[in-house]
Amino acid sequence: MHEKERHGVILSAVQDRPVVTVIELCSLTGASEATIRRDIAALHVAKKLKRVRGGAEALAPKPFAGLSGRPFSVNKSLNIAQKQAIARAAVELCDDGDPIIINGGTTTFQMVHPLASRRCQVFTNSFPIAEHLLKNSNNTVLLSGGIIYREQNIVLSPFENDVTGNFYARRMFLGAQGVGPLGVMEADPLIIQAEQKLIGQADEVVLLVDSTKFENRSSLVLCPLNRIDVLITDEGISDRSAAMIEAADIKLIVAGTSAAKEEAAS
Amino acid sequence: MHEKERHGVILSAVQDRPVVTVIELCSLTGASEATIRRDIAALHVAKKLKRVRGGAEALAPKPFAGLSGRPFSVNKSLNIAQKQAIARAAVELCDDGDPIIINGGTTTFQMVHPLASRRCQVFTNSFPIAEHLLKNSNNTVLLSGGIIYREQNIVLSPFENDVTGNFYARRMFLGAQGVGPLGVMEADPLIIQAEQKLIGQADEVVLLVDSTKFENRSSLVLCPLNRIDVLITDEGISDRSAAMIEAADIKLIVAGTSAAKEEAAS
DNA sequence: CACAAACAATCATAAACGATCATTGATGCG
DNA sequence: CGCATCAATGATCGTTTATGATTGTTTGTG
Repeated sequence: MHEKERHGVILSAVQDRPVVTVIELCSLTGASEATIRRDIAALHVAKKLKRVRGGAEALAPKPFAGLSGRPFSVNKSLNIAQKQAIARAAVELCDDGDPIIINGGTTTFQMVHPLASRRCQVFTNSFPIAEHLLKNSNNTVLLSGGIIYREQNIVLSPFENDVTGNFYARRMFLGAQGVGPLGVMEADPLIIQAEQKLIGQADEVVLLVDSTKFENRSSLVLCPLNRIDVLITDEGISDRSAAMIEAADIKLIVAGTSAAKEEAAS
Repeated sequence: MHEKERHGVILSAVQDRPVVTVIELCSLTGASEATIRRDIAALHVAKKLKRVRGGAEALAPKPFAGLSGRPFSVNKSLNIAQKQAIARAAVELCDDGDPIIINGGTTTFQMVHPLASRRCQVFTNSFPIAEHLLKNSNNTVLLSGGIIYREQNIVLSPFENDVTGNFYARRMFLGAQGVGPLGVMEADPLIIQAEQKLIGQADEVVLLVDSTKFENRSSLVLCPLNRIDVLITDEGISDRSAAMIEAADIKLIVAGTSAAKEEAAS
């Protein structure tokens, strides 16, 4: 990844959160701490952000937590590095120009940062994702129409005839509440409804879940495992879970945070 | 491949992506690194692109521009007091619970402030309006689906079957570039397209224009005057324009700014 | 004060670069 | 036709630059 791209990713991440640590930016960019520090220093003298101990913060912190604040903030502190590594691996599947669908969620939201240096056609039902990509990237952004649900931060149409059916993508990315032998599970019926509108609009369905999700259970099943083509998780996945994924004929990608690149080569 | 062709390819690639590496351009053109470097150097002195280590980048890459800022900031400083008075008068037409449609625009955007204390169902095609209402009010917000156009800050679907047809409101509010005997005029074809999708989805069409708009002319006519039910403007409206509005059987509301009265006197 | 995290400084490595030279192909001239 | 010339390109080599690892220092924190 080149300097300019990293700078884009860093600025994107800084916009997202009041303060971003050097470690987080490492897992987001794949670069070393030294490089990230140098980048932050450069962006600091360029007055693009403020350098603080531990990382960087936005120049003009948003006064209102408002939209992107609440439902995310609780979840965000947990497993941030893993989620970002997973999100980066997901974006690496995409080429410039690809049409992709990103379903709303905290893990999928992290894709916006590596996407900052891309030029894809992104269809999403997530207002925060659309907002962030608009403000911090040059991707083409398409948004589904309908009511904006504040809790879930998604846009959902109660009608059949929305634009969703007109967009067909190469890949669809989605998160989940849990993954088990029964399939992909979610906690909220609204999210199920939103996801089911989008599944089927892409050649390949890519599931983004950190390894803790293999222990979760939920009452609502979104779809069986065989509906998933690719699953991206972190290094914490157990052998048993990995075997389950392989058995379902799903391509498994384990996203390493940074140091484990040689492992992946073997 | 000749020099000119390569230059075309390089410029095209640079436009498409924030940064293009020398290696990428090699595989793109079939030329060697040395040649590509020479090309980049030539295009650099010709001010066609910017040379950076590793490759080249666009000359004026839109610096990560905020969304709600750009197209508005130029317009916002003008006639702010009038626009706010007009917007306030428009919101006063609405009761809590009313379903209303707000078309994107600088004047209609001002409606978000008085709407902050309301509880309406707001359908809009304007991303900034939706964003602001979500963050600063408790209104129900519905957004049309489609591509988000950055320049106009509107969401527009190229398809017939979007959710717009499913929403029927009591009033629709829209601004305009100009108003004359021929009808309501706009400057941008995209805006025309967006507005025409919405007109007809409401019992009453309310036009918000400050008094200077009666002098403006534009090449694109949105609709004839008799399509408008209510027109809200400021005290600067001339008697002749007022007569024209009355003649078209439009209810005319003149929004007075208590503070702006002295300004007008000066 | 002790400890850990974050940082700055340094150095080795690999990539990118600039300059130079060789090759190719086209053109012009004897 | 043969030869010289020139422009454009590709290749090579030494130099510069960016990056990542290592080490020691600083800065918070309990």
